[in-house]
Amino acid sequence: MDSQSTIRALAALAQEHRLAAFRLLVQAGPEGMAAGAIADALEVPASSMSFHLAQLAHAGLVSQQRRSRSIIYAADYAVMNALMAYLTENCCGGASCASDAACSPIQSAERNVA
Amino acid sequence: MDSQSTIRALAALAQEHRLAAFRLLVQAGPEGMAAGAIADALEVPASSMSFHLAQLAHAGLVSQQRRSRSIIYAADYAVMNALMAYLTENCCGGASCASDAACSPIQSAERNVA
DNA sequence: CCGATATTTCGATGAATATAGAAATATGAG
DNA sequence: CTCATATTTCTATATTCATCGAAATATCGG
Repeated sequence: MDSQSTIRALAALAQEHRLAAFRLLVQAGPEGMAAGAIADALEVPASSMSFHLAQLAHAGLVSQQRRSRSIIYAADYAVMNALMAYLTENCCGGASCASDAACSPIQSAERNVA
Repeated sequence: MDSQSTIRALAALAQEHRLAAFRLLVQAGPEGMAAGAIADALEVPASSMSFHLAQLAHAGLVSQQRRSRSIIYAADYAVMNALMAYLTENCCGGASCASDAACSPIQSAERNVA
């Protein structure tokens, strides 16, 4: 994952309706959801939702697949995991930051925000 | 972590110079770096970098601390981990998506992008 | 083919964001 | 107190983004 595609993915998620749509798809699982169902659930006009779904797809965060008259969207977890990996890459310059329990992407977020 | 703070964090990272600065701080570790050093490393004017660092700080992704004439910035890993947790929350509706090896935030990104 | 359904593309408008020089603020040294 | 250093705030401009109705495209049933 390079800088440009990372920015595209982050920008895609940094918007109210797109973040909501993505989370909805994450919860929907591999089955996915039709574009119309997503628009209905989030109470966003179809044309607006289409605009946002296109950006999520362009960023690779969701896949689209036509099924009859509907287009089914589904979350792609791999891209999001790649995102996280890119952000924490070469953490602490490779030094032993495990002592601080800071670099591990697995730990829960309990540290104080200074 | 709620929707608004998540969007703020994602938007903060979705910009070339801010993403580069954050990654630089992640690699710098707990020691952090002075604002001027970051601006020099990324070849961005000081006033522009200050604008970007303020946004990262407002999103909680970095902390700032004055040390003599310098202001030292350091990455806060907890917020980023909280970010990832929020995105994958209630994945697959809680069903057994482990069979698909899709929901785990730990796995490496090797699945095909459909 | 024709009508109904599902979704996308187009187009215009208003809002938010990035940029960088100049001026202002804060700290330390002599 | 004064000068030098480090960073931020101010200000203006150019670019990008979100919105949503209307029209266009694609698919299915009869």
